[in-house]
This record gives sequence, C-alpha cells and structure tokens, in this order.
Amino acid sequence: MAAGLGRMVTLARVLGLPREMSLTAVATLADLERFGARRVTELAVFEGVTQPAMTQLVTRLEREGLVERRDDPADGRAVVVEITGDGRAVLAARREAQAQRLAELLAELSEEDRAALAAALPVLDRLTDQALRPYHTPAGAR
Amino acid sequence: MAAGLGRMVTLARVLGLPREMSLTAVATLADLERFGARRVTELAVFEGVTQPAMTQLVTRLEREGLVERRDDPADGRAVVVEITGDGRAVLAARREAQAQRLAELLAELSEEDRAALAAALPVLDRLTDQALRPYHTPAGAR
DNA sequence: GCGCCTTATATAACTTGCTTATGGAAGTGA
DNA sequence: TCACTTCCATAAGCAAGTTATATAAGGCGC
Repeated sequence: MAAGLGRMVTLARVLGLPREMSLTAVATLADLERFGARRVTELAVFEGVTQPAMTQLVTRLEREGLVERRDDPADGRAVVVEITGDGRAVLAARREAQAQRLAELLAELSEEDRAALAAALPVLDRLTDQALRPYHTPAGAR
Repeated sequence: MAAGLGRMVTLARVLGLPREMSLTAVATLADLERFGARRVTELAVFEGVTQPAMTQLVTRLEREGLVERRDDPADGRAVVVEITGDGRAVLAARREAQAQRLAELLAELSEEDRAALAAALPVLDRLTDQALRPYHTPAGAR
C-alpha cells in the first residue's frame, strides 16, 4: 500500500501546476495566510529550508508585493513577514485553477470511484497533518 | 472534493523527501526505467520542461553515472539517453525510503482508515494516468 | 545535386532556489 | 563590561529552470 500511495507524488506533481511559483513559495504564502505573520527563521523551519534560503524567498516575494516585512517590536534583530492582499489573491487563483483541473479529471471517473475517493479524503487529510507535525507548532508564541 | 484532493499536494511534498534530487530528475530516471531509452526532446516533452533544461539535466545525470548518452543510429543529430544500473539503484533506494516513511504514517491510522485508503488507491492510480496522458505516448516508435 | 526549410541538441545568459559560510547587530546572563 | 547566543542579511557556489542562438543533420522539391 505504501508503494501505491507513492504514486500520489506523481499526481501531485502534475496538479501542482502552474509552475510560476515554487512549491516552497506557495507553501510559505499558504502558511502565512493560515497561521499569521511569522519571523524568517520560523518560516524556514516550517518549510524545511535554511534561513538564508527563506530570506531570499521573502525578498523575492516582497518584491512582487505578495508579502510585507515589518520590524518585530519584541526583538530588534527580527523582522516579521506578513502576507498581503495580493498574496492571498495569488493563493486563491492557484486553488481555483487546481480545483478546476481536478474537476476535469474527476469528471472522467465513475460514481463508484468518486465515492471511494470521497471516503479516503479525510484519511489523506489526517495523513497530511501527521506528516507535517514536526514542522508546524500551533500559533501561540507570536 | 477537488479542494480536498488539493491537499494531496502538501502530503506529496513531504513524502517527496529526500531532496538530493529534483522531482524532474527523479521522474526522468523513472520514465527511462519504465519506457526505455529516449531522446532528449522526448524526455523534455515527457517531463514538461524545455529541451535545453533536459539537455542540462541529462548532462548532470550523466556526470553522476545515472544515465548514458548514445548516438542514435536512426538520426545523426540525435542522442539516446539510457538509464544505468546506478540510476536504477537510486530509484529503488528512493522508493524504499518513501515506502518506509509512508508505512510509519500509515501505522498511526485505524484499520478502517487504511481500508478506505486501500479502496481509493486504484482510483488514484487511474487519476494519475489520466493526468499524465498528454505527456506520455506508448513506447512504439523507438 | 542544390537550396530551402525543419529538426535535434548543445551552449550562452539570465533568474530562481537552494546550500554553506560569514558578518554585523541585538539580546542575555554572569 | 564581556562572552556567548540569536537573528537575519549577504556572498559564493551549484542545481534547475527559461529564452535565445548556433551548428549539424535530415527531408523535400526542383
């Protein structure tokens, strides 16, 4: 079964389209949207990349107006990164495009197959949460 | 449902570990293993990247001993790319590591959840094939 | 056979996206 | 005050993608 699920990587790769943005960039925006503003180092841990990589990404995202950098009043060394309205709009557009692509694929399935998928979705959701557990701590210390 | 499946992208990202190799590199090797030796341009189409990107990738993979380049007897302009034993070994090791990671996650699921996943696997497999259809033509013209 | 057009792929230049290494500023505790 | 730690920007290097370009080979019509 584990090997079968491995094929999901392939599907997700195709669904991950379009490619104007790296998966890390998308995930960073999504996490900022979901968990609120964060420091660079926290984001780096969340996304499993190094701090300089995250600094560079934040710089690029800021240049594109998708995030903003703010001084952290609690610590003079730190900056806090926050998603902008444009950033949210980009996420929404991606989700829409992805949902559409999936809907097209799903339309080719039988009713039976769709039911099986629907039953498995909550499980996949749980699997995903488990997989992400080491990276994401509940927002609290902000 | 489409939105729920979208979350699979997240799961696959985590499962896609480790990162020593890009998804395109892995897919290229996997396709060479599965469909046999191919030209650079064919590989580029398969993986949805440009020809120069694939040329570069093949160059890097060749440097690492994972593929070999051969002259194509049928066309003096072309080269044919073939996976090596080392390339196959790398794929096998990745699959093993991935299966293990998944098995750990699955061990935390109930019997019921596992059954739901097992039922959905063939469907996911079909979805993946559909999603890949525009890229992969059956090997025949080689 | 020749000329024109197409196809195949290597190379150049550039950007993104990652890594390790480093440096400066701020924070902490003795 | 000093030593150490933390935070993040910057530098250098490689991978991985793009567009543009150049060269060689192939195909077709005259």
